[in-house]
Amino acid sequence: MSEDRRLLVLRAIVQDYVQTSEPVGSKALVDRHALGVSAATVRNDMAILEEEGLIHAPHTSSGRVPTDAGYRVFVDRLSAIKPLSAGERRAISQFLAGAVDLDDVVDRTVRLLASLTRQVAVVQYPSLTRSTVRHIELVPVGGSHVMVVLIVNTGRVEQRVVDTGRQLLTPEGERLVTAMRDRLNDVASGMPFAAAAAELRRLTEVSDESDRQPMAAVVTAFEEALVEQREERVVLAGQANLARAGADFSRSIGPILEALEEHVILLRLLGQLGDDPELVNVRIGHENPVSGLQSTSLVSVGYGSGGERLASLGVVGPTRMDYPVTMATVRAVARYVTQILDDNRTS
Amino acid sequence: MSEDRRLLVLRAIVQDYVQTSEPVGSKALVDRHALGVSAATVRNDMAILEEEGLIHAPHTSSGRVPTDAGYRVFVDRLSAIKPLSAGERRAISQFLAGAVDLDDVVDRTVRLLASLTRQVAVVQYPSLTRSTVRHIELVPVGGSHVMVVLIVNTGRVEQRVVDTGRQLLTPEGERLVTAMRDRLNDVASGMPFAAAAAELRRLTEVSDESDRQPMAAVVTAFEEALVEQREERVVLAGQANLARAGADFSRSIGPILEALEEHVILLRLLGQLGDDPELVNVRIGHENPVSGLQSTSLVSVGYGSGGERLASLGVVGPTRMDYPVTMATVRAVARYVTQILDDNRTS
DNA sequence: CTTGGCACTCGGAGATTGCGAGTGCCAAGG
DNA sequence: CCTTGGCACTCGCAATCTCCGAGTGCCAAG
Repeated sequence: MSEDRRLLVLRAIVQDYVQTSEPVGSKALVDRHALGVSAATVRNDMAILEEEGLIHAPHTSSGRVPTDAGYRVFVDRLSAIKPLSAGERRAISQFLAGAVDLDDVVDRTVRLLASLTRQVAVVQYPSLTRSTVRHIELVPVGGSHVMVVLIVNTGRVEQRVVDTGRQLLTPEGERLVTAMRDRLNDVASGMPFAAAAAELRRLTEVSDESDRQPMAAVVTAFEEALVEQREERVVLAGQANLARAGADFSRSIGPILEALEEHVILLRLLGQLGDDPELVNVRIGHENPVSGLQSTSLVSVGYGSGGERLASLGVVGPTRMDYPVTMATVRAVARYVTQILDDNRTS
Repeated sequence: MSEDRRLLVLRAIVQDYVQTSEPVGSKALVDRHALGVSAATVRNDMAILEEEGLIHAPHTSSGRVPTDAGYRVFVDRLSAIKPLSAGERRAISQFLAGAVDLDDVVDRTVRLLASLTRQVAVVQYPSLTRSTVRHIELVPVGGSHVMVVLIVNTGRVEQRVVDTGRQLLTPEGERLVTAMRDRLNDVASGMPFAAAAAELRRLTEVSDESDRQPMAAVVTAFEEALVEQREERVVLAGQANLARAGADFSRSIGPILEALEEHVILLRLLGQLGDDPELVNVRIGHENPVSGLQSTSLVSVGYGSGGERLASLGVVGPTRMDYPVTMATVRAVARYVTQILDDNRTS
């Protein structure tokens, strides 16, 4: 059946092009792959593939290169995620296991991902929205200010200084702080973050008249931490890999670096995931809404402690990338990170 | 006097080359600068400057380009740091004032520096070593583990989980935690970090037999935070600016990006400052020990709350940069950051 | 539908040329 | 002794040209 063979030809083209980074011609194809047909036949197939928009000839008389649509078909129908070797898995797990806290986990993850895939790695911090409150601490600083420290089940710590409008260095002030701390923790400990915020807000409204104002200030800080853009942070590594693969990018790498510095936009991209949290997401070339990244592909997947998807991680690389291997690596790293966060949660 | 004019010629060459990025010839020089002598005279001077190794002709018959040594003379003897306009100062101060916590201060600083100088900005986190302890908090998590949260006078917060080897969820355990917390804070609050570590270590040795082990675990965490490499963190921004100035780098920008990803090495560089904390440090081209950065210059300066130098910040750019403006910008940003940290300290 | 054959197309590498900015040197003038 | 105009010379660079061959599209035969 002709359709089947055409797809085999497409797969061969993708594989060869990924490996050699040069347009692949009919002759080279039949040499390197046992297709069982002649070069002329392959040429006919390639003509049809080109009509379908899956491949493209850079110049009138040169080999073919996959289009974004061609890669899409390859990823969806012509390849399987290639499992990692036991050694690779062990290396990942050991490297991540050495982390001392959340910052370190994220830092190690992004570096690991960059060096394994030789591409730009992107890791989003676990979101507060889906996390739960482990503990709230109040530390008086200066006369009437207090530092609110939020400790989250993922190991993340947020802090913020607020003015309570009350003198806190007196014995009475200390009692106030202690009372607030106890009340906050009684209410919020173990609660999902968003629910805790709502609950605490209600609490301020039924407070004694005297305590209402300091309490409201603290709760406001709490809410701010929830909505603030800093909540959504992203860390990159491996930008140097862009330079190594420089020839792959039509333009220079400048616009790509610029796009990667727009963390807000990156986060929006990472947030647009499919429904299945386990599924690896691939966005190829022009499928990408960000103009600077339309010569790149983004391979991403959600990760998160305890079955809930807290955030995403992935890599950005040339559309001409080894998708099966990259997808496998990204997925494996996400799984191990999830595992580490689970361990931390119970420790 | 001949020597004087030669230096004027050098200065003119540097200025023109920085502006046009093309080798500058004798004719162009006398046109653009009122040197009061003819092109031939300038040519004689240039020949001497070349003998002295301060300028260099890329090709037998082309204009001259400053060497690293030439830039060095320019920076040391031929230029003054150009003060920023009031508007620029106001912009810096307003942008930094919006920061909500230390992470945000650092993040804003590095982005600001990158966009002001259009170069790669580098900001080191304030070191723990020179900071003082504001508060130590212990939060029980899980059966026998406790999270040690260190709050530092710069606003920085470090956390770490340790196993106390004691069941803490009992009333007795809670008393133990409370007692330890009080004792830790009594001793360490307000102390410089290193001194506090030593003091606490001694404290564990005179503890009751029963409390010694949990206390030692906590103090160990404290000490670890002090020595750990994570203590020394550095944040970058503006890598895209490298691509914009791409033509300035002999090689591609790949090696530079790679060098910048070696945070440990960057930190060592930033650490090698002159004695005067107020002085802007410039390391030009090959003066730089890191091979990947020998086509760049590093302009750095220390910053720090309350007169003590806590850390450094700076920019990395092509040796062909506008030193007076860059130096002014780096210094101004460092001053405002210092100011912000001072404000935080007292708030 | 497949295959070998064949004329044709272009991109890219390499060689060639001409131009002009810029130099070094020299001899004359302050 | 320094400065200056003049002048021959040097190369890098860009533009032009040529040539080569991989690869194509199409056709007619199997």
